[in-house]
Amino acid sequence: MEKNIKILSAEPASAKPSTPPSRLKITEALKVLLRDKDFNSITTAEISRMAHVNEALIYRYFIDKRGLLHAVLSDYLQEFVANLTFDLKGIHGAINKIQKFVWASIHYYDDDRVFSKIQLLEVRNFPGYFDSETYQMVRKYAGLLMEIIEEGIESGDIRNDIAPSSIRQLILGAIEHCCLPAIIFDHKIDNDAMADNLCEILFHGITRKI
Amino acid sequence: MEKNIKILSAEPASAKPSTPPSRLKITEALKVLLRDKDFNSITTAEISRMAHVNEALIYRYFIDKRGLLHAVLSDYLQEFVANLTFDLKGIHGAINKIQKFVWASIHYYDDDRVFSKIQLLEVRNFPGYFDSETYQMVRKYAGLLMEIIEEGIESGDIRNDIAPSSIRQLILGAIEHCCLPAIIFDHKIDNDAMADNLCEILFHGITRKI
DNA sequence: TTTATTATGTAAGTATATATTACTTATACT
DNA sequence: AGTATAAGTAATATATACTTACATAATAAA
Repeated sequence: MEKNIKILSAEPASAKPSTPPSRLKITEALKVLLRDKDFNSITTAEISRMAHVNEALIYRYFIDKRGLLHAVLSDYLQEFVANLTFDLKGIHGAINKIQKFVWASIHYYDDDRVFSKIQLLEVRNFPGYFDSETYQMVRKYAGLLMEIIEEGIESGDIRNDIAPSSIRQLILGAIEHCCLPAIIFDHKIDNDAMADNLCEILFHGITRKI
Repeated sequence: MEKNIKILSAEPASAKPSTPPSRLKITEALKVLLRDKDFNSITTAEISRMAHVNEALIYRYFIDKRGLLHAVLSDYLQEFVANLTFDLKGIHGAINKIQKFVWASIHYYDDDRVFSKIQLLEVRNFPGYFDSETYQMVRKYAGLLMEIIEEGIESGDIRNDIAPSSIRQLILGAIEHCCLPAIIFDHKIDNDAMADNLCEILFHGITRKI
């Protein structure tokens, strides 16, 4: 009993000496392999070989192969949400914030294709994912957007006759689906153009006025 | 040689006696199993048991387990695209057509959850999918929408200062992402409300006018 | 220094799944 | 009847995720 308490208190949240080096080697190895192959085609043997680590170590640090994938995604999301939260600071008005939110999201998907592949292609087919800690990070990301929308409705910048959740889902879906072809067929994204196009439709609609 | 001709000509497109009964049993069995389990968790043994068919028959009629999944999805898409094409007939104006397109898409996702699960969750993690015949059906579906958008730009109903492909991607992504929670967490969709919300944003934007 | 603990390393093995093979039986056509 | 094709099957090959049981090295506590 006392042992457990000791272990926990021995890891201050500030410094992070807790992460074992082999654990890191494993996550990095999976990232490298995911650049060229899909998750299902990557074997645990391959991961351990690439990480210069014994195969059984994967199961010491992660529940299973999928748990490892979730852990990798979780790291990405943690960083993404932290950056995005910071980037939104100091921006005034819901419209400007949404513009930034859209641009930054596209930027992140464009910037790290391993992240985008995991997030958009690899995790959703696994039912357990939506009960996972990792998925809670996605909810946090979506929550950021929701707050902005509600702020916009409050201030009168955004119409109050549409459910905020509909607006949120439309934005998130639009971002993902706009990035998807580039991720699947592996070509570059014109970040500015895509964000502008998307926001223009979002803010003013597709119908021609007058 | 003559034999092949005979075989082909012996299958008039009207009647469809060509499909071997066991092949149909297999696809139906997979559909049933997909109601409760994800594709990865379903074994070929399970499929054959459910279909009352020998396991090896799966590999006679389909390339592999994934090929079977693609075949099932292909059937769904064939029907969906055919229905949608018909449903759009007689509707005047791009705006009305888009409204119908959105409503019908949501309806189809809501109506058959096996279809939606395959389409939105199960196939995208497999790289080969995007080279498959089945994916060409998806492109056909997206093509229908693209035609409407171009018609709308032509007629002046839709703004001509945004790339049509951006509009298409936004619409498709919005539809999918709005349906996704209901599919994942298995609850009903309010088809009318969702379509109206989505189209309202799409046509007029989220900013408050005046 | 001794002891305990934790991190790491490894070999061998299990269980389960996909897919193949080689072969048999039924059906349909000429 | 005879032939070709479709349908059916058992046995097996092969690969892979995951487990077990144990060994070693480093570190920290006593």
